[in-house]
Amino acid sequence: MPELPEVETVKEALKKDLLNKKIIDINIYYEKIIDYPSIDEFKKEIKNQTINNITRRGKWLMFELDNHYLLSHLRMEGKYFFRNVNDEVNKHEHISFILDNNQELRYHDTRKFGRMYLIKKEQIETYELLNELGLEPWDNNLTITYMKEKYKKKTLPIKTALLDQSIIVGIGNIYADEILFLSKINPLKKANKLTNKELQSIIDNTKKVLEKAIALGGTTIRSYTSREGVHGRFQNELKVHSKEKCPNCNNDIKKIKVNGRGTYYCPKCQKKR
DNA sequence: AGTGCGACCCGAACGC
DNA sequence: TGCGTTCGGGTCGCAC
Repeated sequence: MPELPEVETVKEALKKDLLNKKIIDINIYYEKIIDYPSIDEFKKEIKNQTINNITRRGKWLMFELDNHYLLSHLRMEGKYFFRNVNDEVNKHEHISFILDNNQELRYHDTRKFGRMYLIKKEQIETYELLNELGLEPWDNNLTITYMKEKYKKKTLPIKTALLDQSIIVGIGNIYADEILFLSKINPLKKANKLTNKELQSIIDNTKKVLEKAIALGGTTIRSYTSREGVHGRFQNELKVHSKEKCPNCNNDIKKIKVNGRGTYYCPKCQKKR
């Protein structure tokens, strides 16, 4: 999916048009997007609720309704578009929220990986999907001590550990490469072998990379745009992901697979030890 | 308990 | 132009 900066960008864009709009009806064209509750309950419950606020937790979008939270995870390619009622439904538009202003909020997802949940407000505090999430990158509890504790039994590559949403939320495949490049850490180094200095560097660079990406509206690679017509500008800032030459030493960037994910790094600047 | 890998989907990019 | 293959900004479930 879009990573944290993209979700943040989408959230802010949606807030401009969606706050205080009421969902008067819903059309569901591909049912698997709705993971909980049943389709019938989802349809029945969401009707006539107003969108009071939109927030983000990790890569989750949270629409605060009257009685529920609508949780939406965009996974790889989920997007939201506004359309007029009666506009033709695109083949990749799977859910349509009909609003009280003659507009529809359409959920578009080419690969159909995204998921939605409608959770009662009184249950949101204990909802496991959210409770299993780790710290936001800017949480004051994100310290070397915290990282050491979480990584102490992890023998997997640091690149893989950075993608673990139960430790730090919001980092995806691209920003993980960028964070490791700035921290001068080899993506294959085992998470439990990192020094205090390296852990601090990861913490600092995580904030730095994500903050800058948010400021620039995220990254656009291939098909992803945060909203129709909104293209992130962070792709101009990428140092290593999808690059061929290292901006520090001009060495060739190496592309490998780590846990099945395309991973870019500079063998010279990011030595294993 | 921690790790590795296939599955879920589809279209774009690539190789021939 | 056409056809087959590979790949991907994410996460879950299963086997070991």
